Amino acid sequence: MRDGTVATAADLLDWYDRNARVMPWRVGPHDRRDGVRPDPYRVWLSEVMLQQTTVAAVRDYFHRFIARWPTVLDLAAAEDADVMGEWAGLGYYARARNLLKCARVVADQHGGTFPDAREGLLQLPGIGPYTASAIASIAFDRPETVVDGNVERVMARLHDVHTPLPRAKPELTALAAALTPQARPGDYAQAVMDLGATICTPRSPACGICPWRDPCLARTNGTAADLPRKEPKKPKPTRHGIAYIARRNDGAFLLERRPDKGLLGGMLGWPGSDWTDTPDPAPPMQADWRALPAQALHTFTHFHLRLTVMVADVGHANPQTGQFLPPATFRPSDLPTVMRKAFDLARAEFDTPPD
DNA sequence: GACACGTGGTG
DNA sequence: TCACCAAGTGT
Repeated sequence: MRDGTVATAADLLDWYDRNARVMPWRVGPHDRRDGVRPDPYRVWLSEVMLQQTTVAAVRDYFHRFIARWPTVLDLAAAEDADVMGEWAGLGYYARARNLLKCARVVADQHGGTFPDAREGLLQLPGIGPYTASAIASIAFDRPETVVDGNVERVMARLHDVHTPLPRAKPELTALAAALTPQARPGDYAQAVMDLGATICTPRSPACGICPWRDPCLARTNGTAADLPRKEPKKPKPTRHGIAYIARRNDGAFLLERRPDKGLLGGMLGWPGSDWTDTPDPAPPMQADWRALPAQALHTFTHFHLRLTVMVADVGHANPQTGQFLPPATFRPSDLPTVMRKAFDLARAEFDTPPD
């Protein structure tokens, strides 16, 4: 018998059994009951992709990675450029660099098998407190507590915590840990995150159909929509830059590999200036550069960028930086989004013959 | 603890 | 429109 005024894992699991979302990396509660366990490689890959990223954005990337690299050993043997290109557009590119590092550590030091507990997982590149707990619970059914943005929100509301994040994190973690069950921890971890993603949403939470509506203090107090509180964010400055897109007469484009550290690290991009208040021009070669009438506008995590795009048709020449990639080698989809925006503007220009 | 680090969807 | 938001990690 249950007391409706106390939130229990059992009530949430009952809801999850009826409402679990179908996702390509997930083993649903019914198959799990039949002893089916998810592939740790797929759990790891999906969890890394899902860091700060929506399910909708991840789905196609996940399928492409699994089709191209079905096992962690396949991924460990991949070329860096291929993995970075396949990740292009998903953002937070350090994840892709660490993904490869992690796959190679698992292949070289763990015999191709992921550690099956939180502490071992935490040692791996790109696996932090959240992801270690997620893999340990979902893939290995260990009773670890997952605390992501969903769980923070659910706990803040359930217990009506008004302390702003990130200061409230330890308290919310403790509250989440107190609810984590010994039975079905993998399903529970997914259930509490599903609840946050579908019912206990950031705006307009659907409290009326929530399995924890009765014990929820924020619902009682009418504060659900205002929680969790967060410290105010800094305003984003606007920076400016210049990108140079050179097309050779054989159709090859001049591109460069960005350094591993820093913004868009390890990704392909157009040569260009720094992105600053007032950038210095830095053309990669002498040519008849012409500026496009429109700029590429893009917003990163901490600044807005207005990118002036210069284009030129060039003959065979040695550029000061980067290398010409012929059409058979260059996929525009290998570019991070800001570089693809610049390319889209340039394509319209190249397709319009001069007067 | 603070900051760097992408992108697309949303109200 | 634009600020906010998303299954965070590394330094």
